[in-house]
Amino acid sequence: MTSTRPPTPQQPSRRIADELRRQIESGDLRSGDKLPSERALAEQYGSARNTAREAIRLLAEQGLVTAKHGSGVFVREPQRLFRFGSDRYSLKNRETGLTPFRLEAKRQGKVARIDVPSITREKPPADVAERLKVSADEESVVHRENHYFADDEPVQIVSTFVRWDEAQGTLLMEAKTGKDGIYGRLEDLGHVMTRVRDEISARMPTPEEAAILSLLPGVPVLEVLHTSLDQDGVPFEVSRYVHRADQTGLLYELPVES
Amino acid sequence: MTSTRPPTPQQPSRRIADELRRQIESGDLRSGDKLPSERALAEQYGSARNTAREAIRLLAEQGLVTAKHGSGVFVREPQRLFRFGSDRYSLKNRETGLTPFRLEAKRQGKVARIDVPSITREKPPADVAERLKVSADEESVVHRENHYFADDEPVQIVSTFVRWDEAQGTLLMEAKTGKDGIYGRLEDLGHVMTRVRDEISARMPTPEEAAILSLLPGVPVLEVLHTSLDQDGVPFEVSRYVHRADQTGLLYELPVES
DNA sequence: TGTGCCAACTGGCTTGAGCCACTTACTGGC
DNA sequence: GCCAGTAAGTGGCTCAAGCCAGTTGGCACA
Repeated sequence: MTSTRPPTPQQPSRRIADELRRQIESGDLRSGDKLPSERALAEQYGSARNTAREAIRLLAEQGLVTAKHGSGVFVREPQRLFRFGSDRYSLKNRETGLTPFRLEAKRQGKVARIDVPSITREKPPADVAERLKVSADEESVVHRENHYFADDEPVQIVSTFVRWDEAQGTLLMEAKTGKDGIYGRLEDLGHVMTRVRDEISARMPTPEEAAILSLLPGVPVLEVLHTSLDQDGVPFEVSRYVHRADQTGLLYELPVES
Repeated sequence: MTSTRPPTPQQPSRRIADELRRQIESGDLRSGDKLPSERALAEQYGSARNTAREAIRLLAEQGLVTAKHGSGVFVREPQRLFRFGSDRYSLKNRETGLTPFRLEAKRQGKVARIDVPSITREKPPADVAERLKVSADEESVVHRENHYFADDEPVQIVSTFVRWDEAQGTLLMEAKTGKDGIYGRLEDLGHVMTRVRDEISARMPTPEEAAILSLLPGVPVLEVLHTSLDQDGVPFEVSRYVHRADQTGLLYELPVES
């Protein structure tokens, strides 16, 4: 069982990064501790400041440290995850009168805020059109954009799509959608959420997403493309969730189908 | 509705990156196309080679381009996702005699290979111990490490943990676990998989993971901490899946619980 | 016709220098 | 005692230059 363990990397930047990583993992450097300055590291390892800087970039990319301009580079606190359970779709949660996000926030003792930057009639993206079974060439959907905050920290961006022909003239076109949110209104239209399909992927954020979510460099996003199916198996709502991955996790608990 | 759109970034590296990104998104540069060389970009934009290089790094971090040493920088092909459905746990798949991974690979017309680098008795990590309800201070588990390949491309790393007191002396300690894999053997021990709990997160890979999965810079990993519960609600197996996010997605389809 | 070599090009990485913006702590004046 | 101003320290970013390593294609030679 020979494990591949390169003894000492030949590249100075890797060597510095590895040494710092070792100190972090061994506990010599603890969460919140300040690393030596770039200039100090460079001198200590006999290399240029740019090389020490590159080493820190490698660690930041890995999410181990975070730099604060003018102040220093610090070992990142392991983030507590804001967890979204599969039961967020559960009907019994309706009794609380809270939307899934507000419920989850309350569970974790945080204050939820939801911004609605835009509600517009649009041509749907191809993947949404396919799942909602509408035309991608017409303005066949209403796109509701939402930004979610917990304790004023941005947590997720959600784009919700419903059919224009159904949403037209209803509260689905308004920022305030009334009791039980959009799912309440969709139920009024005869769609009872019966099954859900969540397609999950991870990637690096676009610059826009990084800005909205205040993402530090090296933090990926979790993307969930969610489809709601009604009692007849008809898809009636598709949402794209973009979560910051350093603070968010997903939890799915489900029965094994025989 | 004033959208925050900085017209032209002040930093040269961002400016070059944004211009290239625009060309990629507009289709001027297509998948597989070669970008101008670092030296050419530098001259074209009147900046230093390092600055052009930084611009390319920004794009690579975002997963838009990939550099080939000695050859050039190319627009990355959008990867087709190797999708793992929640039905991978379904009992009916047993009839095929294939393990979930082999089944998924076959579905996508790929050849599956599974390496088993190690099977060892160990102290479990804290999160595994908590979910398997065993002591984290003793060598209470057997750790099976697996590397999965599809068409010889590394796809995922899996660490499976089962109780040592159950695995001792069984095929669970061997590379070849017999019919239906480890779930077959665990069923022999009286554990019928009845519910599963998948905890999903995303992060940047460790250097080891990047090496095993041949990950390009800027590609995150999807981590799934999976717990199998038997007919009595007893957790009998915990696995940590590490997927490369550029080629892997997860699919969960589930009924909404009333 | 083939083949092996080599030059030119590519990205990978480092150096050492400089300027800027932000943070912090100290210090002097009120 | 307070507060404004300042100097020193920090990371952010760029420049210009150089050497190395991998790739490619053409050219000379067999």
